[in-house]
Amino acid sequence: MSLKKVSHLTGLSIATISHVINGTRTVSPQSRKKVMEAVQKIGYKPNLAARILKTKISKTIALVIPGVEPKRSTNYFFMDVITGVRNKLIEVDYDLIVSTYGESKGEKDLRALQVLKKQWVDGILIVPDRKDGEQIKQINEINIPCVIIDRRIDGGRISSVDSNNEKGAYDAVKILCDSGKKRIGFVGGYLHTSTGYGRFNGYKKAINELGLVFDESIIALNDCFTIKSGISSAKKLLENNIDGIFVADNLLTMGVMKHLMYDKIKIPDQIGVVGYDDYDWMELVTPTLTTIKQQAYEMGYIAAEILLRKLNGFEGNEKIILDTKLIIRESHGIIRV
Amino acid sequence: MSLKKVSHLTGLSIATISHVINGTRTVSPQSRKKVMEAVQKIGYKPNLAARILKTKISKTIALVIPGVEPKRSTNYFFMDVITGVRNKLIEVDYDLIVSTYGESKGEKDLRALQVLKKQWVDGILIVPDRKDGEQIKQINEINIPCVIIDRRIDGGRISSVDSNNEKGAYDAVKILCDSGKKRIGFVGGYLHTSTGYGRFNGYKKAINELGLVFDESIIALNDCFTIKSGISSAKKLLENNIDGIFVADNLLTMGVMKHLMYDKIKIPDQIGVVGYDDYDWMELVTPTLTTIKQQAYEMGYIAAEILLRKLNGFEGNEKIILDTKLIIRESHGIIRV
DNA sequence: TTTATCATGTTAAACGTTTAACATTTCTTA
DNA sequence: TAAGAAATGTTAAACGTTTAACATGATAAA
Repeated sequence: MSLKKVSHLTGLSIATISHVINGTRTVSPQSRKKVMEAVQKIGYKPNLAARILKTKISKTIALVIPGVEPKRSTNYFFMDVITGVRNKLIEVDYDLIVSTYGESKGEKDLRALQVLKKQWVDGILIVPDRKDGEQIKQINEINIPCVIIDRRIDGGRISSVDSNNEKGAYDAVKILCDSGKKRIGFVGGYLHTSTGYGRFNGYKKAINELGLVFDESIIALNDCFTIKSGISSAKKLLENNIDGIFVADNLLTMGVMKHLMYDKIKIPDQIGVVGYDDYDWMELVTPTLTTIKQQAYEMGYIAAEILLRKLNGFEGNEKIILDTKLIIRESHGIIRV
Repeated sequence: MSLKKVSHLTGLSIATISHVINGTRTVSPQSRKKVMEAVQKIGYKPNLAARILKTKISKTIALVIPGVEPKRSTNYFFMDVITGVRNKLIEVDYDLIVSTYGESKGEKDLRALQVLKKQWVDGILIVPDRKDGEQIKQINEINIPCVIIDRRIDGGRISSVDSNNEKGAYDAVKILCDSGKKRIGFVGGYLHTSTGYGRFNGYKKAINELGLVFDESIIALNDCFTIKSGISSAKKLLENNIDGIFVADNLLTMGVMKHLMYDKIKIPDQIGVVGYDDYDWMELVTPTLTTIKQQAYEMGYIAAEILLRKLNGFEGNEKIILDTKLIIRESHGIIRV
C-alpha cells in the first residue's frame, strides 16, 4: 500500500503520484515537489510485482548456461560471458537472472527453463546444450525473445552470437603447419555442440587445404573435457607419431601439456602445441602456450545488446560471429617463411 | 487472464482451480482431474507477478558479488560459489538473481543493491566489498534476510559463511617452516577486506609462534591482484634475502612463479612457495604448487542453506567458518621431521 | 430424526500498480 | 472577451493471483 501512502501524505491522487514517478505526464512543479519529498521521506520504492502484473515488463532478462558441476573449465569461460552480459544490462538498468542446467546429465525436464516458464523475464540469453535445440523449441513455445550464445542450433532462425570456431581451429593448424609440422593431431570432442563440431571441422578443413595427412589414429575425441582425458588423448597421439597437436579445449590442453612434460618431450621442437581459450596459466608454463582466444566478454556484451534491440521492437535476426584471436607465444614452434 | 481461462474451460470457480494447483485444500477427484486436463491442454502457467503481489513470496534470492571487470581471478572463484548456491536452490525450486558490483571502483550508489531495493527477492547472499559494511547497512534498511559470504563485516550481527583465512595462512607458513625455511616473505594485500586482512594476520601469527623473523622488507602488500603485481612483489622480496614465500592470491602466485622461473631460481630448494586457492594450472607447473584450497562451492551451498533456514522462520545468526585445506604438492620444499 | 461435522465448492476483497477516460483549470488567440 | 486548446488533476477498471468467509450437500453421531 505504498502509492496510497504517498497519496495520503501529499493529498494528491494515486494517479498523479504514479505519473510523477514514471514521468508519464506533466505534473505541476508544486505537486511534483510534494511527491518527491514524500517519496524521499518514507523511502517509497515501487512494487515490482504489481508493476509487472500491470505492464508485463520486468526489465529482467535470463541467462541460461550449462554448469551445475563445480570446477569445470567451461564455467570459467562463462563467467566472462556473464560479466559481459551484466555490464551491458547495467547500462540500461535491467536485471539479470542466471540459471544453470546440467549439461552432462542431459536433464530431461530442462529445469533451468522453469524459471522462464514462469513467464516473467522479458528475454532470454541461452547457451543451448545440443545442436538439436530441444531447449529452444521450448523457449519458442513460451514466446519470449531469445538470443543464443556461443553455440549454434540446427536450422535455427534465431539471433545468435558465437565464435568463429572453424576459423579458430584453422588458424591453429595453420600456424603449426607454418612451423614445419606435418603430422598434426587433434584433441577435442563434444561433436554434438556446434563449438566442438566447428573446431573439428576447421581442423579437417585446414588439414585438407594445407595438404597435410588426415589420419584417424591421430585424432582423439573425448566426451568429457578433463585433464585426465587430455592425458590419455596425448598418450594415444604419441603412439602414432605426430609432430604437432591442436587441442580444442582448455582443460584438455592442460592434460596434454602435462603428459608431454611427463614424457620429457621437447615442446615445440619435437611436438608443437596450440591450445584453445586464453587463460593466465598459459603464460606461466614452459614454453608459454600459443592459443586461440575467444572473446567471451564481448560475446556476452553483444548478445545482451542484440536482445535489448529485440525488446525494443527491432524485427529480424542477427547472427554475429566473433573472430577468434591467435595468441602467438612459444609452444607452436618457429615459423619458417 | 489465465486462471479465469481454466475456470471457463472446466466450469469450476477460480478459487477451486487455485486450490488444485497449490494443493491448499482438498478438491474432489473429478474436479481435480478436470482442472489437471485443462491446465495441461492450454499449458497454463501461474503468473508469478500476480502471485508475488499477493503472497509477498518470490521464491527468488539474490547473490551479489564483486566482478564487473572481466578476467579477474576472483571472478573464477565466485563462479564456484555461484554454482554451489545454484545447486542448493535448485533443490527447493528457488530462483537465483546474480548481481555484480565494481569492487575497485567503489561505486558510490551501490547499483547492485538497486535490484534488491525493488524489494522482491526473499533473501540476499552477498560478498560485501569493505569491512565497514556500507552495503549491509543498506540491506538492513530494506529489511531482507541476508547472509554474508566469504568476507566478514566489522561488528556484524549477521549470519555469514567464510573461510578460515587465518588458519589457511598459518598452515602455509607452517609447512614452509617445517621444510626448513627461515625467512618467509608474504605477498598479498587488500587489507580492507576480511580475507586479505585475515591472511595477513595468519601470516604474522605463524611468524611469531614459530619463532621466525618478522621483517617488513619481505612483505609486499598490493592493492590490485594481477600477475604484474605478483612479479614486482617477487622482485622486492628477492632483494631482501628470502627462502620462502607465501602468496595469498591466485594471480599474485602466478606472477611470483613467473618471476622466480624467469630468474632461474630453484623451487623449492632455493625458495619454497605456497599459494592460495586451488586451480588446475597448479598441477601443471614445475614444480607443482603447494597451496591453500578454499571450499568455494561449499561456501555457496551452505550460505544458501542458511538463508533458506532463515526464510523458513529460523531465528538467530549462524557463523560458519569453513576450513581451508592444505594441498601438498612440491613447491613448498621437503618436510624435515 | 435431528444435529453436528466434514467435504467440497463459490464469492469477493485484496495485493500495488498503470492508464484510459473524464473533469477542471489555465492559457492562447482570434 | 469568448472559445478552443493545453495543462493538470481525478476516478476507476484492470492485471492474475490468493484466501477468508460463506454456502451447500453429504455423512456421522446422538
